[in-house]
Amino acid sequence: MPAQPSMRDKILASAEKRVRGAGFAAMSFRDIANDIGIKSASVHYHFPAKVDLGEALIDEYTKRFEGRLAAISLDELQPAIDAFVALYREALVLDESVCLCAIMGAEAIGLPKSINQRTKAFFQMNLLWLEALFKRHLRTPEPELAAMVVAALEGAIIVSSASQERHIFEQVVQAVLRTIVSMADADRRPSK
Amino acid sequence: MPAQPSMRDKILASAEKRVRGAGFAAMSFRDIANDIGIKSASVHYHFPAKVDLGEALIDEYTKRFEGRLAAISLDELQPAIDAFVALYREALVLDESVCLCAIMGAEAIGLPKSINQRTKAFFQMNLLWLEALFKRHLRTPEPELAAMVVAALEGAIIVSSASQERHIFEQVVQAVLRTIVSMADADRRPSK
DNA sequence: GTCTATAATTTGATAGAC
DNA sequence: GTCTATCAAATTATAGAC
Repeated sequence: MPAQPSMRDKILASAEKRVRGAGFAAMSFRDIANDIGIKSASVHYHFPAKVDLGEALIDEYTKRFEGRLAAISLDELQPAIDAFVALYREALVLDESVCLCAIMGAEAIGLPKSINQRTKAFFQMNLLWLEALFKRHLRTPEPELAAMVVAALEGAIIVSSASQERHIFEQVVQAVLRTIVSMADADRRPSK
Repeated sequence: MPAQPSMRDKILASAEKRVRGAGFAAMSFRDIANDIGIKSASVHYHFPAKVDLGEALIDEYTKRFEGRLAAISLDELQPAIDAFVALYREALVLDESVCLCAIMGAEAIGLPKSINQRTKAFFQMNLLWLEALFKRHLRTPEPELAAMVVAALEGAIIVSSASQERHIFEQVVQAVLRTIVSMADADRRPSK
């Protein structure tokens, strides 16, 4: 997003905040228009239908997340995992809301297929990134571990946000980190 | 729920299904009325405002879950965890939707405080049950492990449901079970 | 308890002026 | 691109008959 955000960017920013706070169904064109000081008809100029806005929302969110993941070096396990966790923490703490795709995923049955495909792609991207990392550093890089990390972090954001208890998120992070470390240790000292 | 479900029960059943599929915001009195063959005004007789329905929904859901938890024996670790996991699997597979409190938690910012308090209480109940179980069977029963199990299962339901890939849920379960088992093993053989 | 009827508001979306 | 104006539909909720 440039220094002078375009109207399209402003719309997306407002929409993202509202969806991540209350869900896609609860977000309205008028709310967004009010947020940024235009009329709802102008929002329709940029995104003809609500589904168009939803698709663009996930596309931008995924692209942004992808860029952050690509910036993390896979050379060392511990710093890479820390950086990954930090992305999720940021969603909870900085943005004070849940992951866009977690809430879109929870609402999935009520949403169009084009939205669901993109939501799925976001999770897939996260899983593949973790699997690549584990493949590089663990002797037995099971996909189960990657799935657990993503699920635990997504769930932790929701439970923590709903309970307004940030320490729950940090507890989950601690448990996840320990699990990964113990896997790495088991590799280093194959006791069996 | 008795053999002859009351109209109140029918309303709650329809509402639960719709909320767990598309979210609280997307659920309407008319949809529920159509589901069970009455008029929306009659739904208002049982639940004057939407927030009343939402509160009753979580109350019943939590009570039902509490009953299921109470029926699980804490005497042995492995069967107890399996039964706990089965409750979550049931939400995904049998009901084909996410946990009521996961989606209510994700929508939290847009929902009234009375709803959020109840959502929080549901998670708290789950955490306390797990902590009691671990306290009984592990030498070092950290609350972090309980938090991770709840977060991982809640997250697994969402990712799995959104991706329409049930195996993701089972992968997460496998990883969670292994983590718990390895904790128990570490207790039995304190290598350090 | 359930209905009809309806009020009051919100919402997604479009037409057309500027 | 943004506006005014407007539409059609949906939504929460209430009043009152039966």
